[in-house]
This record gives sequence, structure tokens and C-alpha cells, in this order.
Amino acid sequence: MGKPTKITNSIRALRFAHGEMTQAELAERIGVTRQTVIAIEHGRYSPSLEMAFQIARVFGVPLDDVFQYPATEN
Amino acid sequence: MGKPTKITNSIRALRFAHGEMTQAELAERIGVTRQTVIAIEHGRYSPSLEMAFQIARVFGVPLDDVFQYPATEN
DNA sequence: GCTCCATGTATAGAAAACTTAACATGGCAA
DNA sequence: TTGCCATGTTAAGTTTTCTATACATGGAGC
Repeated sequence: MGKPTKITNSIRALRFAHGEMTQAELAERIGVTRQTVIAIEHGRYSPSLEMAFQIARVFGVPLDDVFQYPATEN
Repeated sequence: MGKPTKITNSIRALRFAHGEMTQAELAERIGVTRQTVIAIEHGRYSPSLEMAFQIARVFGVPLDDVFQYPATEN
């Protein structure tokens, strides 16, 4: 359904860098479901800005360390 | 409709700092409608991550210079 | 073998973001 | 005054994001 997003992310790497945090644990920390974390991690769709900020905050890094927006795709 | 977002932004200031750019012009540059720009600027809802990246790119500043996420509201 | 546990898929539906179109207002210039 | 332009509002509809539930798989340990 969701169109695949242009935005890539480093969530999986960040989870492992933070004590092998599981998807379920990350989901609980940011207040969403596990399915949402999986979908975001796989780039099936891009998260809301609010969710993006929360994820970055969990890992204690700036937003740009979690999500990368490729230069002008058009 | 949209619930008022916790995220604040500096879009209006950035527009004026960039040659009095109008809402219509910004909208066209990021590929959305004028109404969407107005809604975002007024904080009626938060944009998608993709849109946020595009806005930051138009102004040539990092994402955190455009949007501010307040520390843990809960 | 069996049972957890982390990960993944699928589907239906709710909620939020975004569009389209119409109309209103105040300012400014001809 | 008339006309244009930037801003703003409203309402209805579409698309995307997110939830809830259910089920599948492979690895680790008993």
C-alpha cells in the first residue's frame, strides 16, 4: 500500500549499537507498534516527523544520523 | 482533523530570511499545495519526514533548524 | 523432539496528512 | 474605486501512515 519511500535509515544498526535492542523494545519506547518499527526499518514508508524525532531521541543522536534523504531524485 | 502537533517550526522566519519567499512559492518548490504549507506553518499538523527534509533543503539548513521537538511532554 | 523469542508477512480498518476547490480579508498600487 | 496578491479559512475527498490481530519461520536452549 504505502509507496516505498526515498528515505533510508540506520535504525537496525542503531538498535544493535544500543545493547541489541529488539524491535519490540524500540516500538514500546517510542509508543508505536512492532509492525510500525518493522515497516519503517524496511523503508516501506517514511515515518511522521514526530516519530522520527522520537527515534532519534531514543538513540541520542541527531535526526540526520537516523534518516538520510537522497539528493534530488527528480 | 489533524491533531495540533507538538512540533514547532521556523518556516515563516526562514521564508522572510530568504528573499520574502511566499507560501505559494515554497509550496511549489517542495511540490505540495499552498494550503499544506499554511497548515504546517501554523502547526495544525506535523509534516511527513519527506516533506520536512525538502523544506530544510530549500532553505539550505539542517532539519533541526526548521523543526523543534520539545523535550518529553509525557 | 519441543518451546521460547526475535523477526517477518498479510489483511482490514482507524487516524493523520495532503489535495482540490471555493471563498474571504487586508494591503498596496494603478 | 478597481484589481491584484499574499494570506487565511472551510469542507469534502484521497492517499499515506499506523494499529490490531493473526499467523509463519528460523535460531537457541532444554
